[in-house]
Amino acid sequence: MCVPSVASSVDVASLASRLRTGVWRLARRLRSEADVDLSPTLQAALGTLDRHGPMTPGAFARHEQIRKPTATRTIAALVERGLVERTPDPLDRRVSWLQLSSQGRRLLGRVRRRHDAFLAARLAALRPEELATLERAAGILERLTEGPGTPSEGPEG
Amino acid sequence: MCVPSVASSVDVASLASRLRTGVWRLARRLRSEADVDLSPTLQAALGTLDRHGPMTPGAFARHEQIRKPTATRTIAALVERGLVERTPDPLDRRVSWLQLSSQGRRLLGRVRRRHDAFLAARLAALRPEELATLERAAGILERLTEGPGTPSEGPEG
DNA sequence: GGACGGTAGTTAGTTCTGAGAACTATCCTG
DNA sequence: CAGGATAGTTCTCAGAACTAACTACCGTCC
Repeated sequence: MCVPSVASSVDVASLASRLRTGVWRLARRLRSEADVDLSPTLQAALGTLDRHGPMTPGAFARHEQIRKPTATRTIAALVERGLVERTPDPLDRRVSWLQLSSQGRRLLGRVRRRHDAFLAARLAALRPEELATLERAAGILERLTEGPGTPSEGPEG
Repeated sequence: MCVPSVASSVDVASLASRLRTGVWRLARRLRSEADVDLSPTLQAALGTLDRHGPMTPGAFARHEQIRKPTATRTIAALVERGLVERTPDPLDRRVSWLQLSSQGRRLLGRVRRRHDAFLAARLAALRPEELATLERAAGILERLTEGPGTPSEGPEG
């Protein structure tokens, strides 16, 4: 692999714009495809709550790597639609526990089927290994912004 | 590896979400590091106009895969800041041609240098293999989004 | 048991980016 | 010239992210 000594900073910059362009387009695309009356963000949130079990708003924020106010809003939207239920914690009354309602589970199932159709129709080229690459890339990106001088709330995580 | 079958698509939504927030945060970080008062979208637009030469608003919209109203606003913001100049087309008075002003070029240059500096520092901490992952991810995203069917308004071009 | 510092969440307000509908101006065609 | 297509613009709305400032609560310590 003849280490590309990071020096090639020009490539680096264009890499950043390529990623930005690609990611942005994908996000827009998914949004326009998502007619399930649930935005991609909410779909993702639903998926997170489904996969990673009941969690508190704070845990949710950390998991999604968003700030607490954003988590509040997202959760509120889901609860408002009856897709997520919150149960107060009997021991710590500051927190509550979030989990999918049965309605949320049903909708999530529908979304998944729909999305699979979308993938089949348009993105058939996305092989599991490519998905894995994207996953890894997401992780790397997240680490990339964490470094010194993270502008906010860093120490909490 | 050996990823379980069609990683069900909400994963794709979640993945897209993670990528989006990751890229967005990186972009904002770059913005603050570069000490340039230009949103990520505007920076990208500037780059597009620089790389792909003078173009009309419509061409710009198609290139960025955004709708015309969004293009209008983006362009207006750049023109307002004196970073882009518009020249009327002498033959077709509906259209105009957009290109960077010298000020825009200077600013873009500065932005690029600072981004390079920041990214070089950050990416130096990555292993070559991780860099390669990012490269590959960018490629996958490009393939994914440039292909079939701009979601709507497609037939126009 | 009451003051206190820290943690969890929420509210308020701002910014950025996108979309659709309806409109104007212009071009082209018959 | 009438009628339709094309290019852009304006207006209005929505989603999602952020920060700052707040409330409510916990645990501790005197």
